[in-house]
Amino acid sequence: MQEIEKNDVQANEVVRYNPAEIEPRWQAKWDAQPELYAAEPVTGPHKSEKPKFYCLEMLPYPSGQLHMGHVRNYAIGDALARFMRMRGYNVLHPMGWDAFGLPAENAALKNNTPPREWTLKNIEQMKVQMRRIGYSYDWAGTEIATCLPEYYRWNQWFFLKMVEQGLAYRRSSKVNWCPLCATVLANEQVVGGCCWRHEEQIVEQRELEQWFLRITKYADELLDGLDTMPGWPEKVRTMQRNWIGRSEGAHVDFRVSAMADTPAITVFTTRVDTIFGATSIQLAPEHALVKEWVKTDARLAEAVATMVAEQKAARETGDIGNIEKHGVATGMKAINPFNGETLPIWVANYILADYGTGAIMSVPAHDERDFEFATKYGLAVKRVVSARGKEESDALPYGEEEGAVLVDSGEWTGETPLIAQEKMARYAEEHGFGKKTTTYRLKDWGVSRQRYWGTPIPMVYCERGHEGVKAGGVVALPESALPVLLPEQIEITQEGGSPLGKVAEFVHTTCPVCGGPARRETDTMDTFVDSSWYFYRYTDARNAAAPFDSEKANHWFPIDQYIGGVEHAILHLIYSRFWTKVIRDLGLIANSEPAERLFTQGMVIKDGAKMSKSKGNVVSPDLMIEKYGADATRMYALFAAPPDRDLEWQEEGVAGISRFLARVYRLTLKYAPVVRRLEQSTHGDEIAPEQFAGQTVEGAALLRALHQTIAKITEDFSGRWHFNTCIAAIMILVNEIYAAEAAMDKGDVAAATIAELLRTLTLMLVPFAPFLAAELWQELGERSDVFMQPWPVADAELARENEIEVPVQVNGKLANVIKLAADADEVAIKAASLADEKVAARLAGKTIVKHLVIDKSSGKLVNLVVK
RNA sequence: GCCGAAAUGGCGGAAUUGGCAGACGCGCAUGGUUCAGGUCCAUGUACUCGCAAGGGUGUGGAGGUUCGAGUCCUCUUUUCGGCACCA
Repeated sequence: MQEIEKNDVQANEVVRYNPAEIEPRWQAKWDAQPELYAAEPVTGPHKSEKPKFYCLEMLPYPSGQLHMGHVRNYAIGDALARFMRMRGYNVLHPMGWDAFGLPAENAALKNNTPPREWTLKNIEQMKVQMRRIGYSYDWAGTEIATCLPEYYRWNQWFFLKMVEQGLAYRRSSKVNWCPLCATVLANEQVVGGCCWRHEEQIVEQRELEQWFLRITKYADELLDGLDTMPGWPEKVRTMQRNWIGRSEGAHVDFRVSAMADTPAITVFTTRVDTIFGATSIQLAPEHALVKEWVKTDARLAEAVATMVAEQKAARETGDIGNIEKHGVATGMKAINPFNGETLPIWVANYILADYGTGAIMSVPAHDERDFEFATKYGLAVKRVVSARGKEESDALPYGEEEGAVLVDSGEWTGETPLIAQEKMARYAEEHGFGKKTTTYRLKDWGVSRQRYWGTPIPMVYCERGHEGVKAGGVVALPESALPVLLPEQIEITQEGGSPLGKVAEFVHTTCPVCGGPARRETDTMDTFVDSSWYFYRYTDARNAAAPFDSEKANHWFPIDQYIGGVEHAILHLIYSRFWTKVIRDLGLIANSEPAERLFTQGMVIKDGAKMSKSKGNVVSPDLMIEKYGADATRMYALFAAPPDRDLEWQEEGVAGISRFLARVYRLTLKYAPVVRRLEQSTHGDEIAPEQFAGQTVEGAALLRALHQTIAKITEDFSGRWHFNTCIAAIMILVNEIYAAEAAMDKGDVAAATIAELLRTLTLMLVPFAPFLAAELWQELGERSDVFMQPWPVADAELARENEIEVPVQVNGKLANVIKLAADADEVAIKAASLADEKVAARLAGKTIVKHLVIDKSSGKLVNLVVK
């Protein structure tokens, strides 16, 4: 690559900052060096001595168009990755493509382009965009596309492992069905009763045979682990806690009276201590017993059918919490095992079949819903918890009271509710009619999808059957049969049923056990399987023999910093935690959680709303880059708001950043000849400290400002990531240098100082504006790669102020600000504050009660309290 | 209903531990530079009274703690996000 040599510019010549010329030139240079951003090896004889830092941004879906949310997400990650590299870390900064999924099939239907072709073309397009922005990814070493067999074969491999471990299983179940996707959705993909991809589409319920992953096996660990993850936002942890929904309680069996052959009704309750207040049993309309009873009771059958329809409709519109409670008495009776009381059994529309046991004991005195229901149907209300014996004057249902104990509860009367819960659950267990139980809202992860563009599930159905497998039974393929390749030539339709089912040569195969005819599973895997473990693959992306090498993964994991949108708080972030625990138990990795720290960035909005095609407020990154340059675009994305907040895109702001970069460019080019001459005279060695000796006042002030800026930015990078204030600090520094321009031109600032200023300024720009930084580094006469330079270190001595400004308050209100020597002691400060004219004017005719001098590291302050 | 986050100029935002509220940028205004400008430079810009010097008010609202509160406490309003007959 040809180096660009420029002659010394005349001081008054106008040099224009032209990112359209600078950026493509550097991009071409960088693209020609595939190893540029590769991490050093972490195994073998040449293994890196540096501490590791795994910086990861969530991998994008290759829609073909990078949007501003991506630009921002990756600008945050890239700033961090570049900073950590300069701080001496061995940085893994990978990128890949979440490349399976429905849009490719929709595009195929629309344009008659095969999904694979469409996807790969989109990847190419987006990669061009990402390279244009100058993100420091190790493309050559890490890039993956989940739709390629080199990747998805490991999905299949993990699936087989899970089948072996009993973690993947097949069962018939009620599932969410999106008619527009023509496929099943996981619970996590249903948002407010609607499809996560089609926000207007109500999700239907269908009964289907599906593959499930037993995520519930890890429910407790997933929940408890949240308490050990301080590096994750509280918001995400709370959302996951709610999603898992652990609820401690008890199962209690109520026998159905006079029906010895009918199984007992098991209810789930979190308040077994209130069981003496139960006045009815309520069953979900779809409870197994109800299904029996409606066979012989037409009136009941009709009422139940209505309720089922109602629940279905309400669930689909997301109004399940608002439907009016009603129910129907079955005429049956159940016996409370604690006191032998006979309770009527009802069917009620507010009981959910898929939570708990689908049956409850109704305690109207202590539960709002039960109370509402009991009032409507005239069922008894019986108080069993009270602080003061029995006072019926309180508002119903009775709430929690300080010091409440059980009343009218047999041998448990007088116990506190918490202790009673323990004792009564134990009693039930000892007498064989119940036990302490934990229930979860989390359900097993349904991973079957009736779509084409996904990972084939590596299972077959043996048609004839063989020993241990009945005809049509399911058989796992051996590892040697992997990958099960997705056929390329296929007709895509949305008529329901898996498109793969129509590909005869795919479907028809032989049973790996008996060699007889077999049919392949034609459903594909949920694409969230792909993204559940991709970050492990990054550590060893070219491995053809295993999903990854454990030694490498163990070196890099956990991810030091994971960055992405909060919209994945439940979906991806819970699935990938689950996957981590599974492969830990398989012995592949040592860590139990994937990421040490998680950062959720805010959305990019425009005119107060999320950018979307339908709202017509989308700002194209390409257009921004064309007008203002990649540096200005990404830097604006970091400057306009702190990264965790929503960011309002204002084009004028991008123009402002562009102006700032132009100011830096002009400043550097103006003094670059001075710096280059100095370099030559010192043969490019480090500038010796003695060259700073005998600083002029102007030079010392500039160095002070410089080192204060270094300290500020370095600190911000280590914790809060308020890049907006980092960038503001650089702007302030540049403004100060410009303010000293006349002094510099007169020769009042040493050449070595100017060199130090400009070189350090350039280094500090690397995380935010890498193209400009590279250009300026070269202009300053440097030949090395600017982004591999060590990050500047703040010198506290140089940063120290020798004069300070001390605000003087009178009764807490600012009277004046006085200037004092930095080492002025309390006596001197007091004297100076009293000597000030403006302060004296405020004190006239008053008595001083207190004279406070506050001295903190952040500064000093005087407050005079007067009467 | 429950949980979480937030509210500061015309706008985005700053004030990290209670200590000069409004950094930095945008916008706007005035002046200058330029053949020209999505150029550049300078100055000003919270509100309010005042010609001015100078004063008063001010961080959604109401109280409180403190020498001192945008920051802490209590209550409250609004906005956004999540969960929601979860027994």
